[in-house]
Amino acid sequence: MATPLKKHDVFQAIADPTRRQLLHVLAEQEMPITQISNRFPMSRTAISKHLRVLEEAGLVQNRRVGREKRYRMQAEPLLELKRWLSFYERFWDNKLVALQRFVEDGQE
Amino acid sequence: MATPLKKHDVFQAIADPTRRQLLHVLAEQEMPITQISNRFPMSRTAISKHLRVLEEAGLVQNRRVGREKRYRMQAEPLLELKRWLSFYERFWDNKLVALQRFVEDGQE
DNA sequence: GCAACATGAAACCAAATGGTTTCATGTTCA
DNA sequence: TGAACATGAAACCATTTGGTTTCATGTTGC
Repeated sequence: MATPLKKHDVFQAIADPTRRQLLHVLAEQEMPITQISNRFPMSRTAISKHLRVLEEAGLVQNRRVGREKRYRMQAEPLLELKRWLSFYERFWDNKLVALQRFVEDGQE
Repeated sequence: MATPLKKHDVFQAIADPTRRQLLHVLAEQEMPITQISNRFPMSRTAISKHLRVLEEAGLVQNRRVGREKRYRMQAEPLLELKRWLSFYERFWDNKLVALQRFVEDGQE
């Protein structure tokens, strides 16, 4: 059990604007897919595919309730994004970076 | 002057692992493309395309120095990501979310 | 001036992506 | 039981993506 080998990761999952909207909607409340797709200008099948991508990234879960399947957001995988971002925090609004560039620009 | 209509945004730009590596490399120091592509297992042309995507997203800048063009990271656009992420902070490690789910699960 | 170097641009390609439509399957409840 | 509903799966399609190779252009410095 070495590589996770998930087909889609968090970075890919949130790259698409429709999927970001989906995430936003499912953050507030769980919802069956038919109800979800009423809010989007595309077919239920298209939404279904987007949901699968989000699921593969761990950003969405579902549970069966009667004949419907309710989807909800799962926020934890976003922590990976947060961690990735934290590396770059020192690069914005940072005096050291300005200094570094000043030095580089003076090199020739 | 309505829509920015940039072909690539930050979310797309960081979706690709190669581009994330590029960003990481160019965060530490500026570098001409030939030197950059020596660090990657693909052609200089491929790197060139990735750099263009990063540039369109505003994540990379360049300046001419003699016959070479040195690339460097520009971190500011990542703030959009940070802002986007901040909306979801209340969803991880949050008692309220647990309560919400408890209520939902009890509904039938 | 010109060889060597650094880069850009174009044509091409396979695979992935984001949609569609159509059909199949399972569930509910009157 | 069977009609209506909720979903999933499959086939298909156009465009985008991520790579290649080949060729063109501009710059440097002996």
